Amino acid sequence: MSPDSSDPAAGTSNVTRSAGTRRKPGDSLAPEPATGGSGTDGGFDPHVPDIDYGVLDSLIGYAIRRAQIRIYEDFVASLAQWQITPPRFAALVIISRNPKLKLTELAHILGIARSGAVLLVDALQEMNLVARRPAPGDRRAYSLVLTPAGKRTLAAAKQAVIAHDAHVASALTEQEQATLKSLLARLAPPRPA
Amino acid sequence: MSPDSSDPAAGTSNVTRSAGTRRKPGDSLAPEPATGGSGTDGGFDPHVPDIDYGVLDSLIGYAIRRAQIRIYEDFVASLAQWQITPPRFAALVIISRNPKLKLTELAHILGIARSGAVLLVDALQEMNLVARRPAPGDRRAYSLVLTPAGKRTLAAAKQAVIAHDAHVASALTEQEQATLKSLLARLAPPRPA
DNA sequence: TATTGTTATACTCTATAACTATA
DNA sequence: TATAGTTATAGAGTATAACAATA
Repeated sequence: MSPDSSDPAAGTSNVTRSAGTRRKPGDSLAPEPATGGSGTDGGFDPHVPDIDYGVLDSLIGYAIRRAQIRIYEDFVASLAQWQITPPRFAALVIISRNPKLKLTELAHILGIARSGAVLLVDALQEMNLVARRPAPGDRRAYSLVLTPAGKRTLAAAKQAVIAHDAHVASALTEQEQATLKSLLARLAPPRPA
Repeated sequence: MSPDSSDPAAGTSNVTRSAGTRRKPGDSLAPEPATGGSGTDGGFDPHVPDIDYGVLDSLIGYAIRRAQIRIYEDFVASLAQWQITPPRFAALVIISRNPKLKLTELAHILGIARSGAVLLVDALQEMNLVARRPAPGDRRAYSLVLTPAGKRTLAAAKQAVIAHDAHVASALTEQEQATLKSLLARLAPPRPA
């Protein structure tokens, strides 16, 4: 599930794994600031001049995809100082609002595999934002909680996210924003399977 | 760039690389149909009962993310028979509508690195949908074109995508769909940098 | 026997850096 | 010197499968 991924933040947060810090093939040479510079520079520009986008321009799915890409970029930029990505932010919020949450439940809520939740929580724990407490009544499980630092960071990040969201929607009136959310919520009804 | 990725389609399209078809650690044992089954089964359910989503529920960015996830799932399911993912579909459309397109231009349009465009075109070429023609006037470059099979497949896939998009937006009236696209287009104005 | 958390492994996607052949 | 395409490599994210401890 969770086709989210949406992670250009890749090279942004090296917190999770320390992996191999090897170098490149030639290495020990000039950094070379990337010649062409296609999609590496500023931000994703959804519309290149003189290009015919065909059906893409008439698809709601494509419009949402483009919006999501730009919003994601802005989000990551806004929270870069804390190394908090969208999934990490979502995890922090969910943990803070739902006491005694277990790892498996978190995975279910976020729509990821349990193994993925382990890595996510590992990262947040290494950042000293989350802690695993023994779950009362079940010695297999943990209760996830925010550390004091986690609470402080979440409070600050939350303000940044709210500001980010306001920026993203700044071209819309209050009512338009409400309309947008309402329309989005009515999209993609679950498949009959 | 291109935080898109959005690829739950991971295990869906093995077309790109034939990689190693190895097995698992223990292997040679019962398949075990995944015990818990968090996000592996049906579709991503954005709202788990009895869970407090806090600020997430008030963010436009989160609403878009959720919509995008569900739409992505439906898209992949709709085009699974051709093994065409969103980026592949976008590439086919762009190539078909813009003659003599070069690989670097495609990369720029899609917002990915040139190296990524190479792999993408490699995959489409292996699927016999796209071909590299010598670019007139520049022996370094190629002109990307659709093969006859590519044209046929794109025509069919396009119908499927249009149907998919209609399904996704089926709960909205024509006017609501227009409103939605209009509002989305006004989101996330480029950053001052 | 089922479930919780964990680990090992594999795979996809994407990025950076360097190389080649042209320009 | 710069550009088009390519390749090698690294890294993030996610998934599946298996395991130990506990239920």
